Amino acid sequence: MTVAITLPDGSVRNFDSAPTISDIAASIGPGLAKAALAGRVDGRLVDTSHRIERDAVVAIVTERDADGLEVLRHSMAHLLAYAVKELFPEAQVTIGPVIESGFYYDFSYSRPFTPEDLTAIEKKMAELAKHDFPVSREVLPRDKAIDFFKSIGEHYKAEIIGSIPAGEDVSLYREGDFVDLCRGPHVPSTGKLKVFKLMKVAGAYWRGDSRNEMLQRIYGTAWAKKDEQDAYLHMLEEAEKRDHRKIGTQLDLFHFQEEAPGMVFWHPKGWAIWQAVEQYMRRVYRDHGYQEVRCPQILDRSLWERSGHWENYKENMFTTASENRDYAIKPMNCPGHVQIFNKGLRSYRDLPLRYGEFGACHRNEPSGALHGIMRIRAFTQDDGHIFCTDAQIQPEVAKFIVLLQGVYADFGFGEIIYKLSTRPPKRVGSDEVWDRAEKALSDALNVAGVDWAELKGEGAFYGPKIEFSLKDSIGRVWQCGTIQVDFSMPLRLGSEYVAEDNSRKVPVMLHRAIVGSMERFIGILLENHAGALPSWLAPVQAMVLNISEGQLDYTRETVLSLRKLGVRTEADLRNEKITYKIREHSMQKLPYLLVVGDKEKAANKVAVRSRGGEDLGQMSLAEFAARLLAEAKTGAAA
RNA sequence: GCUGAUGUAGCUCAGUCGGUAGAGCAACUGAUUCGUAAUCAGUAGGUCGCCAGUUCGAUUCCGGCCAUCAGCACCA
Repeated sequence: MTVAITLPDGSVRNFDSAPTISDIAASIGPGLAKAALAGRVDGRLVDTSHRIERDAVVAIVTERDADGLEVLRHSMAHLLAYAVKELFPEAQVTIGPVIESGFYYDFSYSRPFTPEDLTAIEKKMAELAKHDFPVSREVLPRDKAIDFFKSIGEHYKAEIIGSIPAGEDVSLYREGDFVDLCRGPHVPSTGKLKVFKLMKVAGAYWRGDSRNEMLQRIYGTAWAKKDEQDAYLHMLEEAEKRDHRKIGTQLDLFHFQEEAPGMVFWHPKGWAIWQAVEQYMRRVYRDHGYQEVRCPQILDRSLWERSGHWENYKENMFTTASENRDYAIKPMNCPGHVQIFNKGLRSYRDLPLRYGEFGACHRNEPSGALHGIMRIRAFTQDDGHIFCTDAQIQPEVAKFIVLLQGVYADFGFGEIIYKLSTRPPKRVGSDEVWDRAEKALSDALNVAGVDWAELKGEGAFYGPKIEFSLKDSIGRVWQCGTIQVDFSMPLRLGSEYVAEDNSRKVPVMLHRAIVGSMERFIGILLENHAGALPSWLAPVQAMVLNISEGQLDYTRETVLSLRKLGVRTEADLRNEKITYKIREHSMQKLPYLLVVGDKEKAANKVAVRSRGGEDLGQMSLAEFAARLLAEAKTGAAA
């Protein structure tokens, strides 16, 4: 028997008997044999010990391969579990997957692991890796595997295998004294596991359900090369400096205090950023067919009962009462907008009818969910609702996606993450209605030609939604924009319009937001720009600095003139050296510093220094204002 | 909400094995009048997160609570 192996470069090697991945690697060269972590057979990832019985296309996977790194990290998780079992034999293993930049493993143990434990575990891992234990694969029938794990006291593992269909075989991996259930593949021996670092311990619920026991999760990072890990750790350090909470304090933008958890105190400069964003978004409303409205902050509880929010979210709603009436502080704006739609008889000719609001909402978020200005209890949405017909859904959604992309580009965001969330278990409306809504959204995403993922069961109770997410400085993903199809609320709240045939019909409602929460969006904005906002968003666009007392009056006049030209500007008249002022305002990340000395005073100009430290020379005030205007964004005008 | 950690001056942090606290920067005052990332000197600033307990005495030890941070769960 001959087995023909086709390699990635197209060459074919013939073997007299079925070769393993290791055999193939060795036949190519000893260097590759040593570097081999796994193999890819007809596209399927396998161990180096995997034997190939028939002709196939084979690639040797090394640490240079993205799959190789994944195998490495997965084996790291096993090494971690091995070390924990050595040090804490009573601990039970559960699951240990690969994640971006590393791996984690969840353990059940009588107490939480401490930072000292972590150090000891890391040391033990290095020790076990050094032993270079071979990693071997065994296959057992499902029921035998269950019995085996029960016999060694690993009840969580037994439970996991129990959810695999009966009659199937499962694979186990053994290294030294440690055996774990795993699909694999894994590195051939623990000696390959060299570059790793345990990062943190945290609690995590068994099977991701808060009703279950809380396990102890250990996170680690792992890399093919030491310098890659160093670069990653350095990147993390740098990213932490861009944390919006730090920038908020450093640039005096906002603060929090204990009396108002999850609620922001906006300082003058932070509010100036807010205003820049809001004014921009107001132009977006105006230029894209939205009418801006404003609704009450609290509404009678009965309205929330009719809309369905009370039933679904009453635990997370703030309430208040007066004269024997119960109210809820609005957690969202849609029921208000429906009331405006309902006032008066609407015709099909009025549709699509678009309302927009900068709506302040309050939600009693769980304390553990709060995070800077990204996740708070009092926030403002750029909330819009489009009342339309069935036929108008798709064009409206498609138009919205284009508009959102334009807005995000104006704010400097390149990478948008698109997700479609479909029907949840707890919902209102018939399946037929959900089918239509989900199709409308997925079709619109396909028309937009973007990559998108489906989140099954993650939709709102009244309809499916597209989520548009952005990443913060350390790569955490935050939902910002959204568009949702709602066939339910207009019906529940009694909306209707007169159709062409003079019959009464219920409109479809699209809920949509571009920035989502103003607070979250500003937080992401700050992190993405590391606090150095583009001039059109900067709270202070230019600081005028006098060199000495001789220019005090000229400096004051300059500020007043620039303000008349629409420039957000301040003066620093302190009796300090110009170098001192420049250093200070550079650290405040101002886009422009305008230096005025005797020369500028005589010429009636300012000396312009840009944020990068570049000297742009002298300019008249009008020239400088024109420069700023050219840098402004006008609102994704189509 | 859950697990763990943290909370000291406006900011960043040190410190007290129980005897009511300190630095740098910022602020304020004075001197200096200076050309593109830190001029010098002085002054002032803190219920050591909050509430109880132990103690002659608590910022420090114990308990409870609040807030923040990391992760989980949640996110209309």
